Amino acid sequence: MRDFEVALKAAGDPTRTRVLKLLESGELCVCQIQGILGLAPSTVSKHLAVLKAAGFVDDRREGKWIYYTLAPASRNPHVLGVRALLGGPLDRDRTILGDRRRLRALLRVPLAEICDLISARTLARPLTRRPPAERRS
Amino acid sequence: MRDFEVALKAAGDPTRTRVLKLLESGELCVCQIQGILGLAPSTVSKHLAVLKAAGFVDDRREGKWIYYTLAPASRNPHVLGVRALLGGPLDRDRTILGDRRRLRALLRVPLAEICDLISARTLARPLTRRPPAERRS
DNA sequence: CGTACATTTCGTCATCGGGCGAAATGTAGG
DNA sequence: CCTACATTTCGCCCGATGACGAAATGTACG
Repeated sequence: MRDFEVALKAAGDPTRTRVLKLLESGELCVCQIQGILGLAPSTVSKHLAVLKAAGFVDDRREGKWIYYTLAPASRNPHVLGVRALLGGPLDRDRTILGDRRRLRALLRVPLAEICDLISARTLARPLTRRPPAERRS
Repeated sequence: MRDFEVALKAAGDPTRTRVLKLLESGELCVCQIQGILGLAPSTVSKHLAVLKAAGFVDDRREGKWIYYTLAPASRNPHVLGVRALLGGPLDRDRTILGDRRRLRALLRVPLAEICDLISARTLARPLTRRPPAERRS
């Protein structure tokens, strides 16, 4: 049951769902993912660690960059099934489509220049917030 | 994406996973579920409300009792897929098997007597705790 | 070596989520 | 009506989680 919980909680966070959908296009390095999500590098790293611990992704170091990819096989028996769920109505989701569009643009930029773009906040756009102004005071 | 998140978070909690697996045996009233989970009625009610809001279950009132059942159809397009995940390795899970065993015993008890049994804590056995934290008793 | 840079780890903060008990709600039966 | 009882709602506590920035790590390159 623990594996089931871990798999569903890993994929059930909207940010991590976006990452999994991004990785369907092939392996990406952290800074590319960060550029699309528009989050702090430490935050992105943590999400990737959660996905890795759950068995969704593998990482691979290449020089300064670390590439993440969807794990072709997982020791968590539930991961495969959860991955299958990602192929449904999610492919028509606005955020997912926007991420894919920005990914296409980003893939045209040489890797070495991406992090400069990130700091300029050119491509990053935050996830549409659910309660836009509902803050308690 | 919201529907996806809601569905995975609803099913990803171990207590709610147990409830979903219990309901595979057919509809159950709250006090029966409570008897198996060994949790406070308010807690059970809240979990059922989450499952209902996510589109996993329907409820039906009959006299004093409220019966919950797996929803034959859901407005949440992801629920069906998540439900399919419950049929995997989870059927060999110790907790799930124990729940089923206690359910069989419980189904032999007349509904009117169940709540007395509950208060006597005869059947209830808590989910094996991950950190055996100190609870007041 | 030392610098530059991508990534992770750590510490902190605010919010979320699950647990409970008490009170409210709703229904059957006297 | 009033009581009994199943269930839900509410308020609270506390541990888990996601966000960030700062510091640590690891790698390439001069």
